[in-house]
Amino acid sequence: MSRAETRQKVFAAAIDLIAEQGYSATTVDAIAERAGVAKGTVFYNFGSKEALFSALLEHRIGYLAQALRDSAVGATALDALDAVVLGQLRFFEEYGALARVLLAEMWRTAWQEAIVQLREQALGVYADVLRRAVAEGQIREDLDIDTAATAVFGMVLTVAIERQALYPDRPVSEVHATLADLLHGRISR
Amino acid sequence: MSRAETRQKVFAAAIDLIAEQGYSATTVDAIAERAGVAKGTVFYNFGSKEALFSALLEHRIGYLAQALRDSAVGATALDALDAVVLGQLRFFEEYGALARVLLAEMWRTAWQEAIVQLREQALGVYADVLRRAVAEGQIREDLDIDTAATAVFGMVLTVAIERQALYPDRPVSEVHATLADLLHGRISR
DNA sequence: ACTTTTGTACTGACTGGTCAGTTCTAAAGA
DNA sequence: TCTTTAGAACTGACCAGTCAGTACAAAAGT
Repeated sequence: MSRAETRQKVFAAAIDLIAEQGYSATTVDAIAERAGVAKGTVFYNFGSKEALFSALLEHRIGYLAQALRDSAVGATALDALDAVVLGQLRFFEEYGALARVLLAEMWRTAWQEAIVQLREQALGVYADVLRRAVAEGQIREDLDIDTAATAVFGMVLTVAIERQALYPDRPVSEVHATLADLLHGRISR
Repeated sequence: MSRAETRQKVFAAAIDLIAEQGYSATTVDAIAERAGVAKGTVFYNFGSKEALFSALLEHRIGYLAQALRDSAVGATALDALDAVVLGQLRFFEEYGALARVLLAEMWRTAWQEAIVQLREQALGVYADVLRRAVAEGQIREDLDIDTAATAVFGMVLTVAIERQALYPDRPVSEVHATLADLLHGRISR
């Protein structure tokens, strides 16, 4: 088995367990067991529990950012905004455990590097789309773009987790429609 | 010192430490030390670390729900919605540690009772306001009210934490204005 | 062909420390 | 008197990290 395969197996086991129990409640023994690997292998590959989690976060955040970038297309900037929201919902439908880990650990000072990466790369996609909307004249110039980007990201993250936890059978498209309505002010009509 | 006072001191110490480090990384010894209380006192008052945290969550969620209910006033339902958002921002300005704990532990199955309470009481205020808006004809009848309530709550929660962590000097009113713009669709104009 | 060496990936028992929870005595308050 | 708190010593389970050793393959030496 190649080193890369081992690392992927450990990542998969770790993200599931940490999503369920949180970082410090999750033991390296449990991660190793779920990954089908000896405990020593985890330390051989990552050096420490903390380094394992850092590497895991950075890897998955890179994935998320890529998925959002790939979604950010549309005739108008507001179409692109909808598309990014849908892309985020779809991503977390597949990687639901990451959503819970992000929510729980996103503001912990321990993982600063990963958080910076999240803000620059993932939130950056929202900020770019909002800036494009300003350039196209679809959005007021004085909107606080960083706050708005965080707001939309947090909104989608929360709803994605709620859907996964409470209504796993509801189609993503329905949830997306509700969020699009909220964002476009189509509620008040 | 009365028992109630002791409990409040322990609550205050616990919420701060748990917000910083997470539940399982926080030791009872540390809580007792920060509270200026003997370790035995914590167990005398709460019985266990878990019971302490349950009581803490329920107490604070009750507070939050009360604050939201008190805010939910306005000539129109949409005014009331804005007011609740502002109320939530203000509450988390004062109880910022709770915001981070809620975000981190909200979807953990371990604290089901508290989570049910949060959904019924706090999210319920948003749902009520949205239902009132439907009754007043300000909102489309087919909007998914539960999802929308969760979305707004999660949005405000995320932004409140970001503000506290990154821009503590920014006035709440500015953040509120941005969120109100988003919710009323005043972005596209 | 054959042995020996080198490097890489992995193993799992073991260690040293940590922490929730207990148990005691003594004291302070109401 | 009855309740509450302080403080300290203790237990036993649990856990991150270590380390000596295994397995195996690909050079390197002869």
